[in-house]
Amino acid sequence: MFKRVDTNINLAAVETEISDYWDKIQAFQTSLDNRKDQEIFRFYDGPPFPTGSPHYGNLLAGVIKDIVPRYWTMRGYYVERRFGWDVHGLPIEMEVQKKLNLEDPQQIDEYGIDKFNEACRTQVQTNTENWERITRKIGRWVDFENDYKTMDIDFMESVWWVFKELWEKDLIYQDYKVLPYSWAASTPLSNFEANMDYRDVEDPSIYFTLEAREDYKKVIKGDKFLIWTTTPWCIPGNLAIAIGKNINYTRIKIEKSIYWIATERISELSNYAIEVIDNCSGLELVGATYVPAYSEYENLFNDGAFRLIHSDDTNTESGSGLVSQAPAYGESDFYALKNSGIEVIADPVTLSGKFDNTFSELENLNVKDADKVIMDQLQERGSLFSKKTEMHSYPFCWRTGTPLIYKAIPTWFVSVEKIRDRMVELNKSTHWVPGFIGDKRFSNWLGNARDWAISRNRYWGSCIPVWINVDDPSDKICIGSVEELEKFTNKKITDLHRHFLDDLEIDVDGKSYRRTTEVLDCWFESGAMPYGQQHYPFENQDDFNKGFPADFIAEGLDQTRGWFYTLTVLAVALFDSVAFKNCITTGMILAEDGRKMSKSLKNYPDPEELLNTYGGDSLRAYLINSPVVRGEPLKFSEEGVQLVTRNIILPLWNSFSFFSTYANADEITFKDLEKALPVEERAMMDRWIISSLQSLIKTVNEKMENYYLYEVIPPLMNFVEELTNWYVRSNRKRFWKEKDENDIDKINAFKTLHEVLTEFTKSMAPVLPFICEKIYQGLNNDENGSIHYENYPVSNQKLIDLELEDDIELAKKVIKSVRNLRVKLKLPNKQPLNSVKIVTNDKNIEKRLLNITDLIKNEINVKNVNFDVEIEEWVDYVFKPDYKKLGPKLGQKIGSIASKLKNLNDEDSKKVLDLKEISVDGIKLQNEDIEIQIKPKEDLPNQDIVDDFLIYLDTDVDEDLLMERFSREVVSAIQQSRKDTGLDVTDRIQLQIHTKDDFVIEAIKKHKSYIMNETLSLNLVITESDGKNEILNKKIDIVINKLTNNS
RNA sequence: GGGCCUAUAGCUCAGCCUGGUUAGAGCGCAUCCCUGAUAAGGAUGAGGUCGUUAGUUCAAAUCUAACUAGGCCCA
Repeated sequence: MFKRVDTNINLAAVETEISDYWDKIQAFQTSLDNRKDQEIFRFYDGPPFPTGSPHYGNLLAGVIKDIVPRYWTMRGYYVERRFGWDVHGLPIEMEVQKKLNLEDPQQIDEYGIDKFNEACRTQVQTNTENWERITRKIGRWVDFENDYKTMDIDFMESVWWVFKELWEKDLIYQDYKVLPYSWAASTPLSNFEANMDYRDVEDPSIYFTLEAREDYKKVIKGDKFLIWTTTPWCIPGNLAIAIGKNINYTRIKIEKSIYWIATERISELSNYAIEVIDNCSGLELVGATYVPAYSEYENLFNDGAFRLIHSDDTNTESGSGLVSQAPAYGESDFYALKNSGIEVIADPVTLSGKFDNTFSELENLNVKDADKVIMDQLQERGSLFSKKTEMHSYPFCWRTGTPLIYKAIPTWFVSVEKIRDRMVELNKSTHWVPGFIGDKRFSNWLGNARDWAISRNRYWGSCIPVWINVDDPSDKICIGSVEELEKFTNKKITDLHRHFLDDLEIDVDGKSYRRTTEVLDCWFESGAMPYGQQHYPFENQDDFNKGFPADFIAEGLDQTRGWFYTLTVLAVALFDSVAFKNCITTGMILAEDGRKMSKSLKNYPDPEELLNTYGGDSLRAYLINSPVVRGEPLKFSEEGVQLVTRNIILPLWNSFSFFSTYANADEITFKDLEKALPVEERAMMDRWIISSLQSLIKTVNEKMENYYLYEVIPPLMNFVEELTNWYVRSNRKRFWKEKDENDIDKINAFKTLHEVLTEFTKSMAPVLPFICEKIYQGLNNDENGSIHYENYPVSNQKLIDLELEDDIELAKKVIKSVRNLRVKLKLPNKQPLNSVKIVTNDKNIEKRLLNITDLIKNEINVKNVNFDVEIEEWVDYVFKPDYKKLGPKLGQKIGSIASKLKNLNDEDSKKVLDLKEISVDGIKLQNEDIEIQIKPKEDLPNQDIVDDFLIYLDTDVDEDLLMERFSREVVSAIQQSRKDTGLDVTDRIQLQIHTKDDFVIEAIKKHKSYIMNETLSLNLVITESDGKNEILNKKIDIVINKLTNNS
């Protein structure tokens, strides 16, 4: 017996119930255990930061990372799913700093790195609860117990192994990098942080001059190079002047001095009397030398400093076309000098943003305070040309509120440029969804990759495992494992965080080595995740080898520069391999207004509340059917989630609850279902829905195998529509037929619906795991079973009957057309009609329609479907060239041919139809070059064209038909009244009808058994008294009484 | 400034790869119908310079180029 389920369903409550059931039977673990010995399908989980609650982007990634592994598990693979946490790095440190009220690194040092790091460790653990709860609500099966965290010693040791591999391949080096720097916090910041607080401020804007050191081409010793800057404090660190080699410069005279300025910028000097003396291209100036404003770095002249160099970044949009270059304080300055072959750097500013003792006049001055002093000094020396102030947008430290500066910081790099071409090459073998991400965006990014800065001057992270000789910085030792470190130090190592390593010195041959203080950027760890999560190569070598590269990963578009990149760099560097074979990239999720989701704006619904309302399945289906799975942005709308619920989940549930209601009412058992005939011998609609399902399964497998998730939902949705609106609706009567001896057709119908629901929910299970499980439980007796242990359906070609599918499509067209006519004619479907005539001389169409006349008759309530072959009496022909065939042949002539064809006389029309060819303008046209359409001869309201045939609806309604209509109206009224009085579908009733109308009495007598059958009336009494109510303008009252005994 | 993506109905999006003469769907709106599985369903209608311009072609929403606007990433 099948349990009867409630038609109304509270999705969120059912999902909770299912989750609990899964817990009870340990469904996830069992689904894994079942596949333990099968082939491995390797999935990598991109680790999120455990800060705050997961947002929709995380949920989306979670959904995709659930659907694909569920699918492949059902396909018979072993798919381990370990959750990953990216727990190191700034976001966590920031949270902890806030909590402990520590403003900057100095305060952290004072507080103690050990206490700080341990606070970070604790913080990480408190944050993960939200994630587990919400992950459960979206139905994602992922292993939280056996998760990996980037702070685990095993993970960190693998990171060291990775680092050392790179070290030995000579892919690691140290250099300076110019970074946003907060002197108040004495720390470099990430670009992201630097962008957090831009303010409009007033800064000095000055022109100053530097004098030519000696004659050089058109430059004469003592000429003044006119330079513009808004950061006077950088002038002491100036080591070069940048110009543009393609920019023109002019040598001018103002009063007694000679200046050089970009020709285009002379307008800047409109207040002066100018005498133009000479000009030349920037190229000719490159190499000229000058005398620095301050003499303290004079010795660097011999190393190449104080020369005019070219920089691509020089422009003539502002300033003078000559730019002061201080390589320690500007990234572009740094690279401009490097590109000119000048390897010097001068940085007189300390980590706290004050001048050191290099310049006695500036010592201990904060850089911003030094601006004024420096300008005064330039003034005294006569090298300040002009001075004003200017408003501009300038970055501030988001924590301390002090201005940021840019400053060269010693940094560790990976030589990505060395393996760049190989990365591009190998990436071609990865299957990207959507394709353009891989071919274009990611490929371009790889092709332009720059060396990768991997060190951070922070605390909570994997340490850079390099120990440096205290007396000789060029002598370094790289450590690649715990064991190695233990050997060098003779100490037991239990943890690899800074506070465990900072004091560990290594002594070799009387030389002492101390660890470089930086930690690794957490992105480096994310890229090392394939090795870290398995503690490779220290453990699990076999397992690792079987599953590398990963079969599948998925993340958002933003990860092209992030995780996708770091995975690729490290895999190519270590193994000359890609890290993943298939990658789904999702677009960004925006708020409904098209802006970014913002907590402060509250422009999006809270994820958890939304899940509580609509359930995880709804959110899953909504996300997976949206543009985000094609890498495009999605404007998230709660209404969209609701729509998916209404269009997929509820109809699916309804078709199941229909099954359960009537199977239960009819006491159908599994045994009964076994009596069903083989599919080939079942009713046409049974064969049709099964064929459609098999076709669907074929498509879905093709799409899923190629990770085209966005092409999966539309056909699935379409099938739900076929199932509920065509199969169930048009076959309802077969299900609620009274029990009798010969009810094999009913059993067939139940069996078909049972089979279809079973197979369909299986194919839908990866996408909608909850509702499919719920339905599966209702369709099966399997205690402790789960739909997710099943094998994924494979299409059975034998059951696919494409001709039948086409025939039903044809029937649908006819039915729609007649419904349309009925609407226009105001002949409701309840009114039976005698016939519909199909006018066609195409034997094939006739044959096809003959197969489906019963369906058509039932759906549109007509007694007969007739055929008329005399099509010419009904229609005229319209001829059009087949543009696709004739276009290339005829070229421009096609226009005139088209108009000639339009106006063919009857004789010529006949020629086309009979002879299959005709000459127009001397051009012979074959019948197949011409599209023949038909249009009705007469404009009648009860006829319509479908494809190549005409439909004519007989609209005559005689008294018999009207009585039949009346009986249907009566049934409808009784049903409504049953519903209103709250009767169950299976309740039997006693029916009384009060009327004096002869028509009514006759109609009811005539259709008595129909009325009683439809309404489960066990007896019918007609009382001849005036009714107060009306049906079709006839006075009639209906009284129903529930009979206590159901049978 | 660079790379990539997007632009089609009031809204959300198909169609574009592979050019073919009536550009589709859903939501919303209006009118109507059906219903004892359905918090439903169906039909009809109004609603489109297919972002702009130029080009290729017999033919362009579709291919090409430029431009405009928006997004993501980078500088």
